[in-house]
Amino acid sequence: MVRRTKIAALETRHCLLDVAERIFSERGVTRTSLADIAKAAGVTRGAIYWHFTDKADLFCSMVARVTMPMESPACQTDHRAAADPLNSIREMMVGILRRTSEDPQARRVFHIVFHKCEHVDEMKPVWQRFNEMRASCLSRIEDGVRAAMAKGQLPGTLDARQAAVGLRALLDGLVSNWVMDPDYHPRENEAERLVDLFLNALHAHARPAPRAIKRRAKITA
Amino acid sequence: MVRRTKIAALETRHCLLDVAERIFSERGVTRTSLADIAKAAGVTRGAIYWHFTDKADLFCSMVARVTMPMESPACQTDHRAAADPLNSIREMMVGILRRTSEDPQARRVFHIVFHKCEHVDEMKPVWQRFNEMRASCLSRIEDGVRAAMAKGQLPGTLDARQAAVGLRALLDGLVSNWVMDPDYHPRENEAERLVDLFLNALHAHARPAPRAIKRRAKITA
DNA sequence: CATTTTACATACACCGGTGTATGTATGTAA
DNA sequence: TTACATACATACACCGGTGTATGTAAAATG
Repeated sequence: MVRRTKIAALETRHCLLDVAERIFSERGVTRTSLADIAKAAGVTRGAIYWHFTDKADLFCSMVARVTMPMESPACQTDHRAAADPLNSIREMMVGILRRTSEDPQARRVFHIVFHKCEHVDEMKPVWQRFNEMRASCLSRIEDGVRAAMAKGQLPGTLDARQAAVGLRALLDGLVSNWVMDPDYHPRENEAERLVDLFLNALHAHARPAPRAIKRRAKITA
Repeated sequence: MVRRTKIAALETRHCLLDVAERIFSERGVTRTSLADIAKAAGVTRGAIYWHFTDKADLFCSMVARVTMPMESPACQTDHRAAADPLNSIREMMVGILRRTSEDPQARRVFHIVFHKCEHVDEMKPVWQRFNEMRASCLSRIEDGVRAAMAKGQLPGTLDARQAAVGLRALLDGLVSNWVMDPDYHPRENEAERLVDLFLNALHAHARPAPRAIKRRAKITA
């Protein structure tokens, strides 16, 4: 019963992380105790405290197993170096969304990070990493947009920063929405179609609207 | 010291909600005890339990004070009835974003809802309301897009549902990002410019990309 | 003015969860 | 084979937080 070899110990560790992933996504992080996780994993809290210093460490380790949405290799590419910067951005965005819809483990962890935990200091390493990756992703998109403008793929009148902020917000929103319901799955090629829809939109920037649109009307905020 | 008239009691109640709003947004919901709130409000836990049944009730009451992003009157308008459906959508989106950037209380509560609490069953009334309002907002946008297509404001080849999903995700993402840092404030007219940027984008839908874009290239997900 | 009710304060009992200390059987190296 | 380290299980003490019961002075009511 208590014969644990090194590989068996690693198995236990992975099992604990798997179980934590499941229960965290179901009941939320703070509402699940270490006893819950241990019980579901078929061990005692002693095992958890052997592999992890505390609950926060367990949580961070669990998140560390998966690459975050904007952390994938596709996001690390420098769009400026690409022959087709616009398509480079497109593939990055589509890659993020496809993984968000297809990788079950990623879906669970994203679901936890977005909707089942609080962004508090205790898990600072996670949020720090999270924000750094989002910041770098933003600047990469901005660089890509600028490069696309330089190559004539996008109109020169575009505000690159503005466009990048919008595109990243679109990504954030879609990922957040798609992992809101664990059973939701986007339709075939929905990622591609959505990205194309809004990337094309940038082409029309500064183009006069087809019909007169009254700007600055009263806004009932 | 213990002379409380009816209006004074209401004051206490509001004060408790104000204090909860502040501390929740700073330390997160689960990490703040009712004792913390009572102490900061200059009362004891007894006062809290007089005005609210428990912590969940306090939380829900706090959220109930503010109208959520997609719950504002501007979001309740039927874009189909508008003479200019596209502009109607625009004003709705701009209204949401402007409030998100200008109303401090809304910013605090949105910050809590998005980043400082867990979407667990205990606060079900909040999330139910949250989801219903997001669903109705989505369908209203979709109706508006369809009406704009019918009036020739948008190309008839557009997938209205798809566009609505994207626009709502854009809103979700922007609101989430803007309330992430309590001290962040968007630039002047950033809301209008962002909305226009992506609403114009829809005009370009189905327009061929200016340069050949290789579709379906390998995606490093 | 007497009585009841309000709007809290105070006090208490309880418990879930945590952290740690200790026990122990097995693996592992010499 | 011994001896130590590993990988847990067990046991315990502690405490923060909660819920409730009770006290109480002022306010409201008639």
